[in-house]
Amino acid sequence: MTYGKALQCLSDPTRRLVFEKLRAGPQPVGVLARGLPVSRPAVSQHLKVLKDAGLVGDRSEGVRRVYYIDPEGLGELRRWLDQFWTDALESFKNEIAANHTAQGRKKP
Amino acid sequence: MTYGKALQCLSDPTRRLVFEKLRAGPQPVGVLARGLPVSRPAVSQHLKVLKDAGLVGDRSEGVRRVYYIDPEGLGELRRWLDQFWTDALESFKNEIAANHTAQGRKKP
DNA sequence: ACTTTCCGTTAGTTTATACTTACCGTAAGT
DNA sequence: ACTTACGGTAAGTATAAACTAACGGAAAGT
Repeated sequence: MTYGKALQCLSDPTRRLVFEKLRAGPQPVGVLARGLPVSRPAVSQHLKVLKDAGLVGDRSEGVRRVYYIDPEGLGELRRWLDQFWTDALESFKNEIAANHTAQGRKKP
Repeated sequence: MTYGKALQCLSDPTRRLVFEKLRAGPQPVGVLARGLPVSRPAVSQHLKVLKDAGLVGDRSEGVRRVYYIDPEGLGELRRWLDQFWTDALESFKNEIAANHTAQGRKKP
């Protein structure tokens, strides 16, 4: 049920900006905050939420703390979405079929 | 940029419940609301948001309105996540390597 | 025509959360 | 030891959004 936290986590636009910035590779907080429309403490809070959702990990490197994307949470989200995907396609086929027969049975 | 709306949409637990209920196939609002911990108007509002995000579609069937999963929005979300997935894996490999060298250079 | 059923919409309230400012701890340089 | 850079935490505020209750409107049966 971790995908719930991951989804809620990625629902925030600013948090997505931080997360997408990490695609370029591991980066310290200051670099991540640079260029974002919010303050550095805000970025720290976002990173805490991201870490709590299993989407990022962190490593201490001297005086600075480097964050990186954790494939764990992302994988769980992907699996959930994939399972959803197949069911959705099948459901959609049934929908098309039902629509057909429904149109046919309408006011005979 | 529609995946943003889809993510924000799926961040709500109740909305996910409604959405997951649709995996069983197209269903009218009353059936969807049955068993959920919220009122029927709440479900209607959730369905509106889901539809606005391109995650569901609806069809009028007599006096009732049948909702179904729309693969459109789900596909866009999946593509975004997939693109993310590949980048994240590569970034993670770099992270491992960086961690190795960092550990090696630590306080020689 | 009247009633019933099903559903969307509005108004209003309450709760959650994203943000800033200020403060404190920690690691490295001088 | 002192200073500086970096970053997490606390307190407080403001905005968003999820929910209920009440209303309105359309389709089908009697």
